Amino acid sequence: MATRTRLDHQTRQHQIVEAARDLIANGGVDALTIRGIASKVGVTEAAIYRHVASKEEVILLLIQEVEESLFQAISRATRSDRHALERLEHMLQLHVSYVELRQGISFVVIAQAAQFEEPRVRSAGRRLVEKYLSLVAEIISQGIERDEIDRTVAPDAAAMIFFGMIQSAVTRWLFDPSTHPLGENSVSMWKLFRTSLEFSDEDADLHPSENGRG
Amino acid sequence: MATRTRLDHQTRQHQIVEAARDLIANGGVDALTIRGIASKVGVTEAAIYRHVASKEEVILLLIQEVEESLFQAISRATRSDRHALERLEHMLQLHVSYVELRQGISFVVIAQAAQFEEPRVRSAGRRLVEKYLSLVAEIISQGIERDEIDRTVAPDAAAMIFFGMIQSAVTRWLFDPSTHPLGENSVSMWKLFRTSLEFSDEDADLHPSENGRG
DNA sequence: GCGATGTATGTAAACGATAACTAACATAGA
DNA sequence: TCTATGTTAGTTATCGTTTACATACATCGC
Repeated sequence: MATRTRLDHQTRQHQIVEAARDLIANGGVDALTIRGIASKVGVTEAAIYRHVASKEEVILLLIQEVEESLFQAISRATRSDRHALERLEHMLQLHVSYVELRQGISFVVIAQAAQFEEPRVRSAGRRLVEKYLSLVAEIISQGIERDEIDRTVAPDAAAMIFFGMIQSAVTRWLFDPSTHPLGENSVSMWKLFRTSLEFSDEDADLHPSENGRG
Repeated sequence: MATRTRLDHQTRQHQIVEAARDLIANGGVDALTIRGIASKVGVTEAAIYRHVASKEEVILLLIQEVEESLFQAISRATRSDRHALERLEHMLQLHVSYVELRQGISFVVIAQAAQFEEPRVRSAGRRLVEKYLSLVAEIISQGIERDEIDRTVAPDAAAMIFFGMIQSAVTRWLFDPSTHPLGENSVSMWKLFRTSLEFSDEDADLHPSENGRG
């Protein structure tokens, strides 16, 4: 192979995970095979096992990669100091862009893991979902403290609805991306959902300075 | 085999579909095999093919069975003549009970189908999801006509959020049924979501007889 | 500078398990 | 006798994984 420079373990492993992502995105979980990975990376199957212990490890690495890149993608929204509702809206938009960019693997992987037999994969998936829900719930709690969100809102329930909006948008989008654009659907859902987070007018006297913060 | 009375085609086919449902519920989609079905039904694999052309047909029959039983289960809520919000609440509750009774297969099957390669399975899944969304959107539209739901609500977006609430509740419940009971989570989400469907007080003068119907 | 050596990385070729499915044949009941 | 329904025993394909062997490269004693 001529003058190929040596690749270190980590680089190869990264290629493997990326190939795994590609396979799932194009053919579903069934398409994730060691053979397929080897073919995409350009080596034999046995070579894959030099960098990865088993197929299970590939899946675990993939979930980890999804977790890191997803939270990286939405971090711009979460660490902002703006109004809680703006943060959520921005987060939703970034999340949706991420899913589009990554061809839907973000939650597809997780949904599959939910009913996977291997306990490690299962708990990795659960951890990711719980971490995501906690992040959303935390933003909502902060919004309540700052009088930006109605204090009768239950943060956990709101976080689950937020999560569900993404799930339903992605589900439909996976069936037919052209007729169910992720962006449009998520925007219209958000427009509706945010009304349940905003103050209702009955409470108007309880938070006279809603827009007078900062 | 002694004095077993003859079973007709349809009965055997029904047993096969039921076995398929059982297998998926207990071990995920990977656990759905002809061998497994044969073992559960109590015949050899070859016998299965007397009643079913292929594994694909089993999946199609299963989706059809899910569709029929699900809509049957929620029909009590949909055909009622009560307030739209009550119908939706009842529907959510019936749907959740159905999922619990059937061990989560209702939407798991569909989510998997979303990324399945076989086009027939795929479109069967899509049809089911679209039918469900239409039903919810229709209830909401009727609610708007009857001045039971705020007329600024977009029925399609609301239906998708409704669908998403179930998806997120089921996802979490599949990970850990004991810590994330379907019923409680769906109730708290509904309590929040319904506030976005109800009239906000700014519109109070536009619908003076909200509770004076019938 | 140079050869020996060890380690990282690759290959070819298989292994055993399991999958969907089929062909040839048996039998019971209308 | 015909048809529906079953069985036994395969076929073919693919899976994850392993074994035995090859080779490039960095390092180290000299």
